[in-house]
Amino acid sequence: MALSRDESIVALGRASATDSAVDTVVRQIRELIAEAGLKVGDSLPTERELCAQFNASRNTVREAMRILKAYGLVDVRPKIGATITDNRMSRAFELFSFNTMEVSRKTFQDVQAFRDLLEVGSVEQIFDRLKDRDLDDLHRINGQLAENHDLQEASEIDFAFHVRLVSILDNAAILDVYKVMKPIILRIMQKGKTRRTFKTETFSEHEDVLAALSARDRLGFQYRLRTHLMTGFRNFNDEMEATA
Amino acid sequence: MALSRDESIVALGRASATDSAVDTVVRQIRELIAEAGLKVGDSLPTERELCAQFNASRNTVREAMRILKAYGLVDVRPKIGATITDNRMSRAFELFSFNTMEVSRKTFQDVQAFRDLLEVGSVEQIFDRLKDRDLDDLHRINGQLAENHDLQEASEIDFAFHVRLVSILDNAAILDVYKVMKPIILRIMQKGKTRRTFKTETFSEHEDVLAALSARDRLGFQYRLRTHLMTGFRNFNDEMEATA
DNA sequence: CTTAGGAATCTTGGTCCAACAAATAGGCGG
DNA sequence: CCGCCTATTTGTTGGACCAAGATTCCTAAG
Repeated sequence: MALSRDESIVALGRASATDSAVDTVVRQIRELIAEAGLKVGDSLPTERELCAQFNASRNTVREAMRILKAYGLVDVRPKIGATITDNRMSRAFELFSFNTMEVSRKTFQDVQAFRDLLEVGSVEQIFDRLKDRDLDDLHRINGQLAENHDLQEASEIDFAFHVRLVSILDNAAILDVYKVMKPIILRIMQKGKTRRTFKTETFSEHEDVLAALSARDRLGFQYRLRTHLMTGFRNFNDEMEATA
Repeated sequence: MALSRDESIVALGRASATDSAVDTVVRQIRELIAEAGLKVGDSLPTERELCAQFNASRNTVREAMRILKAYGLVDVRPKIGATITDNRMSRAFELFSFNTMEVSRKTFQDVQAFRDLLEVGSVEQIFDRLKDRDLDDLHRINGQLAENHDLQEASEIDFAFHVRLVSILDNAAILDVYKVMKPIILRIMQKGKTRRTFKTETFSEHEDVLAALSARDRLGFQYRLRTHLMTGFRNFNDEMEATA
């Protein structure tokens, strides 16, 4: 299988032999931001100044700015110029809003396996760090699930429950990754479910997980959480086949 | 403070009164993909054909393509043209590799804990999927570690070894995350080590892990891999304190 | 006659330039 | 204080050239 070209070079900001002029300018602008210590809200030089500074044509600079805009790092407005922003998280979510291309089934499977690894696999660390406050929050969030919500709201609460669970790990890297996968996870949660499903099945599955958590029952926690995750994904798979 | 303009219009593909020409072309290309039912691997028309089709200048089309490239939806190669891809997941994770700013000690700890979870925690799935070919590759990669390399090369090989290990899971999402963490992992690997350390200690620790893997010894695998990871991080911590 | 090799040509993305349009910040005058 | 004007800046266009991969076509060997 032929791998697609590694475009992440741009993202990682390292110089490369295969750098195009646009890639170079992207890197130079990022270096400029870093060296000048520019923060969110600060302004970048005008396009023409960047042209002169980096010895590139205006089109090249503009294409570089398009990339930075797409990554949610700058916000360009006519006459105002470019200012530093940080919309990376919302950009990450938007990536999957493209109705253009359906997210592949393999992607869903991978994400679900990832969730299993993160949530079920981290049982030792979760129990090590578990505080009463965590249990209170989780109960409170799950309580909202029993109220009346539409499908979108219910899945958001379901997601919030799992985020809160993962947050027990107190690991920013893991939490960020989990949040980035949110759009995919939401779709997994919604497929094959009704408002009623969330209020009854999902709610009680969560309660079972919390009971095991409260009782410091590691095996029970793992079993119930894994079962819960598999149940959701089974619904998802049924729906995928039905619509296929 | 003024809110930044809502660029997500582009992502959601709805026409808007404030659409720029580039936004319009992005939407048109997306509609083209949807209507023509183009799948991953299919080719898009050439830039010049898109110009004629959408009645836009070439620069405008190019800026639109830059956006689609940044979103990981198309892959453009000179003389070949643009082909449909779907690297949205890895793009989403890459968004957060823009953290060139100084990495805090907490970040290193989090990443190391993440690695432990990914590599040690996935033992069941690894053993389920393990093929002879995986072991061959791992031995070959580790063999390179025994050769003479400078610190940078050695850490790259060390990283390649762990990537190959994780790749056994056949999970693109996990692999993407692991690759995004590469810069940080490399720094963890390099701290407190010498060229000699890689050739001797790291090499033999890897060999121990592979021996357990070959013997299908799950507990031994977990123990040795975890020990290996902790050893590396202990070096890292010592160095951090020494330089602090 | 067939065909493999290579040379000439065509195509295509990458870059640059110049010009104009549109929008607005900031100054000027009332 | 308010409204108009202008200079500046981004947005867009069309055209040009380049480098290199793809294609075509010719040639020469078999």
